[in-house]
Amino acid sequence: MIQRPRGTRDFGPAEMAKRRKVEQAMRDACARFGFGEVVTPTFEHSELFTLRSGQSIVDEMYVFRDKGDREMALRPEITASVIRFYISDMSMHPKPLKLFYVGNCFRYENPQSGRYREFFQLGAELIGTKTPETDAEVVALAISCLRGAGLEDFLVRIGHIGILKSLVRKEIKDEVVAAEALRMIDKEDWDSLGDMFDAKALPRKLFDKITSIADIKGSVDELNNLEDSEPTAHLREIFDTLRLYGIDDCQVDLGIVRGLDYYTGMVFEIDAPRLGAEKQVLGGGSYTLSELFGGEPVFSTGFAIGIDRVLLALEKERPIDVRAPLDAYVIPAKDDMRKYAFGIVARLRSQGLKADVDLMRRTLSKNLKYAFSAGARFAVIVGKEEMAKRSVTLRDMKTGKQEVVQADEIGKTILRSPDS
RNA sequence: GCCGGGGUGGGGUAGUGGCAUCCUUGGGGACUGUGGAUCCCUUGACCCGGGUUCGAUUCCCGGUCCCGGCCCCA
Repeated sequence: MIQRPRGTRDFGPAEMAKRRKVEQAMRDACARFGFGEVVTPTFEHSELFTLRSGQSIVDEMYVFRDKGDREMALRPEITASVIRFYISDMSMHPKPLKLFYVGNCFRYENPQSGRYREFFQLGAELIGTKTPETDAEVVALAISCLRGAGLEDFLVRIGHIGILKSLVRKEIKDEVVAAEALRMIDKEDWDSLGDMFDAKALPRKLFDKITSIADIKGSVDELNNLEDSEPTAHLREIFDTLRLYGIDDCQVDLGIVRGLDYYTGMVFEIDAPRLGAEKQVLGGGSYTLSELFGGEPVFSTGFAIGIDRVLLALEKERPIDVRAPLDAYVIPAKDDMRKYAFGIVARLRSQGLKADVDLMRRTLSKNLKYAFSAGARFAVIVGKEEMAKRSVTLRDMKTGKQEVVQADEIGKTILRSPDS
């Protein structure tokens, strides 16, 4: 037997009902914020991703040569594709440009809880502006997606890369050393940074300042411990705008430094504390396209949500309930009622109900059992006596209550019942 | 890449160096139209490869996959 590849999953109908429900809630949030959906290819020239994220990521990508000897990669993320799409076809669109996407991504990693080799992301990019209210808008959308999905327990942390970046560039004149220092900060490798400070005889005071800034976490008032600068003012404005949106439980976290050569300003992460080691469900920030592909600077802010982790976090809070897979299951009581049953099920379907009918010529008893296990809300029993009066017996599978209704009224009766 | 714990029918399990247990699910039948029952029949499993052995599902080694963690996380 051929096994499913490591780190991939099959999703059955019950699971997909939950996934689609959650995904749809997040799409709705994007639409409410005026974002339009885009779809980009599942594979791209691998260069697209190495340009954005560096050569080192090749190890963790699914890279292959196609029959034309082009080096391709299954997308490890979708932002790069959206940027490519924007530059090639949408750069003349009115700004701001609001785009979102949903899709599968691939990374060659070791699977564990909330980490798969094929996983699903929903993300949004707001292109063409860099105001604090732009960043706030994106954070607000991120929160709306999670709230819309039903998630309650999560923590939003917002930082600003410019604070550490400008400090290092200002205080360390040697550009090579400064870049090296930033790389270590990016990895949060404080030991190596300290060693380098010793080796290069850089001031200990600066090292302490860097680590203390990276340590700033908590309410927005923590910013008062820093000297005012453009980045701190920007951060404050983001928090102010979020408050106007009714969002006041975000934290400042200047320790968010990952992706330093990519992000340029505000960065943010959202964790679901109930998850284990892999508790980050969302990450994002602002960046400039020009630094990736050259050309005119275009400012953007975006984020990506790990849909799989949102699902996991949701189910740790409470079961995800979905609509019954079937509204009605039509059962002929006897064989000579079968033909009549098809007319009934066809009418129910044309009324937009999820309706099914016995295809296995089973007995009434076995059909009732099937209707129950198939999750039907109602059994529509078609019998001789009812048929004579152009009616059916409608059985509520939850309560067991039955009533005789006119054939024309079945759909209406079901739609009137609770849970419709 | 590394570490730990696991793989017995579709799901859940028992167990053993020699016939693989039970429950559930699936399919069929009986039962004159409510039996979502009951009874009967039936499909279906020891992850893969090598070793030890007369004989391995069981013991040993390797692999693979799953679960969790480290590293990493664009």
